[in-house]
Order: sequence, then C-alpha cells, then structure tokens
Amino acid sequence: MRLSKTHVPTLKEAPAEAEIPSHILMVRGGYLRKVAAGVYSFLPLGWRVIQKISRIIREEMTRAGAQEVFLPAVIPGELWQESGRWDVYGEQLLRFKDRKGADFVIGPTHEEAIVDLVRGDVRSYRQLPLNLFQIQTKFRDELRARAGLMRGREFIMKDAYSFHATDEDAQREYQFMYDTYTRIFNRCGLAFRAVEADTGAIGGSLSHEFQVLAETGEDALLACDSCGYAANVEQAKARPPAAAAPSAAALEKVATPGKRTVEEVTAFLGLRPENLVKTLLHLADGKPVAVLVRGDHNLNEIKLKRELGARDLVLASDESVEDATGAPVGFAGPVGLGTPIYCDLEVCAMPSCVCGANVADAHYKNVVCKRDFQPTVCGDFRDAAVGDACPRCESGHLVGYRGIEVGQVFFLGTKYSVPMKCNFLDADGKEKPMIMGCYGIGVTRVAAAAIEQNHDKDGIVWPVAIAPYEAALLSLQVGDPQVTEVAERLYAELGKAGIEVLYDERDERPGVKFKDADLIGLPYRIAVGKKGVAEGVVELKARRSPEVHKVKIEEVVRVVREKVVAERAGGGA
RNA sequence: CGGGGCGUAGCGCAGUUGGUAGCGCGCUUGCUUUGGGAGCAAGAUGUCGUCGGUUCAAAUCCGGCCGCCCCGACCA
Repeated sequence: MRLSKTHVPTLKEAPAEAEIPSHILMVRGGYLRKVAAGVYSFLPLGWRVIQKISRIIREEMTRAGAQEVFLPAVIPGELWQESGRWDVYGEQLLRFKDRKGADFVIGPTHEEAIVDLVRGDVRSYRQLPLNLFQIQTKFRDELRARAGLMRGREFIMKDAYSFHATDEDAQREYQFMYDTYTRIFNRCGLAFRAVEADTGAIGGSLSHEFQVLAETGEDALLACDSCGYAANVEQAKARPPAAAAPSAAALEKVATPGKRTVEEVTAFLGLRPENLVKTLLHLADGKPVAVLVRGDHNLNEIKLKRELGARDLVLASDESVEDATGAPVGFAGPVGLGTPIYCDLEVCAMPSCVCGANVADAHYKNVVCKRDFQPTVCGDFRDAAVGDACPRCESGHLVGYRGIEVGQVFFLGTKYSVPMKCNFLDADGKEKPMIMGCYGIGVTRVAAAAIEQNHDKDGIVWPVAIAPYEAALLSLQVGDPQVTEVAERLYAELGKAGIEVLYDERDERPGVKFKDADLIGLPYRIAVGKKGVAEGVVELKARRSPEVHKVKIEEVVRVVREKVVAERAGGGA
C-alpha cells in the first residue's frame, strides 16, 4: 500500500486525555480515534491489526474443531431474566426497549444467546459435543471506562461456548481450549502467562486467565519461582501456616489512646504489623460480620464473599462499626464480639496477638484464638503476597508480576444449562443438562496489550504476526529519479514476494518519514536514499533493534522475506 | 457512586482588574531547502461545552445541565 493513498493521520502530540502508552501511540500513529468515552473508531491501520489478530484466532479455533457462528449483538431481555442475570448483572448491562416496549440488552457476553440457540436444536447426545464461537462487538457500560482500548465500553471479543454430554468430555475440552489459547497468544508474538483465576460474574468452577506480562498491567499476579503454580492475586493461595503453640500469657488490656491504625498501634506498643490482628467489620447482605487478618496482610474480599455466600459485601460504615462493637472505629476486636467472626488461617496460627478491645482507646495483648474468642470459621481470607510459600510445591516462594488479561477460559458445568433447560437425551434415555464451558479473548485488548508490551520512546514495536504491515519502504528523495526507480522496483518485488509493505512515497523530508515509521512501528524498515543507491545498497533496519544494515538492492527482498517469514508464526526476533 | 481536575481553532495550550480571542504544531499557496518531525513570506480556520442569570458589556462573575480525564469503589 502506498502511504499517500491510505488514511494514516499521525499526530505530533496526543490528546491530553490519553495516558497509557498503547492509547497514546494508537492515537498518534493514526490507528484509533475516540467517539465517546470507551467507544472508538478504528482507522485503516488499526483495523488491519484487529483483522490480523482475528485471523489467528479464527484459524486456531477452527483447527481445534470449533465452528464460527454470528449471534446478534441485541438480545431479548427475557433470556437474561431466564438465566437470572437480568437482576444480578447491574448497571454494566446496557438495557433498552424497542418501540413495543419489550426489553432488550446489548450483549456484554453471550451465554444466554448461545444456550437459547443450542437448546432449540440439540436434543440428543449424538449431536454433541459442540463448540461454537463468534467474533463480536460487545458492550459493557463500565462504571469507569479508561485507558483507551484496554478498558473500553464497546470492544471486540471472541467468545466460544462448548457443550458436552459428560463431565469428562467437558474437562478434556477445557484443557484443549487452554492449549489452543496458548497457541494463539504464542502466534501473536506475546509474552504471556496462564494463571488460575476467579470465575466472577460468569460463574463456574474452574478458570484460567491468560495474562500478557507488562508493567502497566491492571492485574497483580503471583507465580511460584520453583514449580508451575501461577494465579491472579484475587485467587492466589499461600501455603497454610504451621500452627504455633498458643501462648500461655494471660489476656491483658492496654491503653492505646487515640491509636487506631496498624501503624499507630504498632509504633505505640513497639510491635511489628505481623503481631497485630486487624478486625474488619463488613456488612454481608446487610448483616454485620467481622473478619480477622494479620496486620501486614490484605483482606481478600472475593475469598470472603465466596465463604459467606453473600451477594453483596461492603466494608461497614463508621456508624455500623460503632453499633456492632460499641467502640469507635480503630478499636474493634474479636474478644466479646457479638457478630460472626471469620478468622484468617494466619491469625489462627499465631501464638497470640494484639487486637482492639471494643472500647475506645484500648487494645488487648496476648489474645489467643479459640481461648479468648471463638471464630465462626477459620479459612483463607487474605491476599497471598510476594515471598509467601508456594501452596503447590515444597520449596518455592511466590514472586509478583503485572499482567493484562487478554483471555479467560471457564469450566461452567451446568450453571446456565440447568436454569435455561439446555438438556439432551442420553444413550440411556434420560434427560440431562449439557456440561458447558466458555472461552473468551478480548481481541481489541490484545492489540492494546501488544503495544503495552512492545513499544519504546519513539513508538510502537509490533510483532510481525499482528503488525498492520510487515515492512515499511521509505523513499527518502522522491525527487531523485534513481531513488524513485529503485523504490518503485522494490515495492513491486516485495509485493510479489508476498510481503505486506507500506510504501512511503510522500513528498516529505526524510526526517518526517523516519519519525512516522518509528511511530507506526512496522517490524522492518527499508530506506532508499540517494547515497545508498549510488553504491547499489539500501538500508535495512529492524524496529526492535538499533542496528542499520546496508544491503545490496538485489538482495534486500530475499533478506526481508526470510526474516518476515521466520517471524510470522510468532515469537518475535 | 465518592473524591479531584478539565472543557477556548484539527492537536497541545495562553487569555491579567469583565471591554467581543491569541500562541505553537498542523492545514492552504509560493519560493528556498532535502538523511531524524526545515526556513521565509502570505493565508484559512472558533456556537470560547451548553442553557440561563448579573452587567452598558461575559471566554472571564453566578447558577443549572452536558461531556471528558484522573484516583477510589466495581469488573469475563
């Protein structure tokens, strides 16, 4: 493609609203323009990237035996009422009425639509298994759209849904999809990691997220430095502590005037945060519960919510805390407390601890779990942390990463098939619910994540597999007949060799072309200049490395072709 | 939804005590330049987010609304 014939409006300065590299560079590089908060138009270069990613996904899903379909973006509200999610999905679900007053939603995900499709036509185990996927525009009315394509409201997603007759078959499919996702992200040329994940609003019993590793990632990940264990911090466990012998020292009340926070109390009493226990009062569906975690640990609300089986869990307001404990905030403790007490395993394992005394300006020392208070439940209610012992192996410890979630696989079981009566007749003539899985990839987010992982101060550094074009061809002096002759010839030959090339034949100064080429970020750059042509050479440079190579004009197409072909399959240079 | 900030030319921004709008980049034309975002000259471009109020006079002061961004809460 000739650059003068394609719409690539590059900018020297990015809009002030763009903050993260992928957003800034996609706008500056002429890939993307904003239409509304979290809603974007793709320009020709941006859409080519999306098409490249989609093609890789399509090829690998098809290869794995899944079949592509296309469900509607607009879904009747009654299907969502049937699944029960009409009431639980909340404000992120964009709802509207048609002219007759019937409820509709714009699909944020398509379990309801696919189940409705499959249950209508599939009656027998002979028609199973089935794995159907689509590449669709979704809309989620995020409480706060941000960061360009990373967290848009409208976005493109590949979603697949599998239906099996038996649990074993469905488990096998889950593993197969996990392997397929690994192939897809490898082909995209991304450094990523699959981690164990929470199932969230989609539900189900088993889930992995595929996380592109990048400093700017929103998700905190923990991985073992010794075995293969890796998990989102929402889900990660640490090895349960060995219980220490309980202290024999007697419970003792100490004055701690005005000392409320962990820092204040530990400084005042000369302790360390790990000697203290935080008592965090929450309202679970409106009822007060207390949670105990060590002073240096973070409560994990997802784990607590799961244990409680609560729909809604919020930190109690100051008034609720005073109602429940009889003391101002900062002095809550489990001793003599009337609410249920959820006690983290690390707290149960402490020989004794310091905690609030449920009266103003006082704490208890030498508090022993099960002697001085009775926990309702002892369990894992904290975030695992960097340095904790691995829950899977004997020797490893957890290290931290940041990641961008680009895909997630779920083992759903019968979460949707039971309420929506997606049943089949088994060989024994019995009606059974289908066993489901669902598998998503954020196509637009993959593009953003690729840039977050691959950019420098000058612009994007695309992996070959998802770059909008594979090479940039720059004519540095369009007024020079020899330069133009060589550039035109190379453009034709690169095309014949099957290289996707963007040919900059604009009447611009060389500096402008170099700057734009760096910004746009195509993997290879061939610069045709007057001096080189006189010597029979052009310059070849890989975007990801600083060296510039002089290559004979007759050889450059072959050299570029070899490099590009080698990298098309993913994995980078 | 809580906290903070912003809305002035395509983009980045300035605009003082209220007096009818400017700078840089980009854009158009010409000449000169031509290996890392050129120089000179001449131009074009505004519902100052919006509605109302105060005033002889509002980008500027006051109020409502809308939009956008950041932090938090939330989230396949």
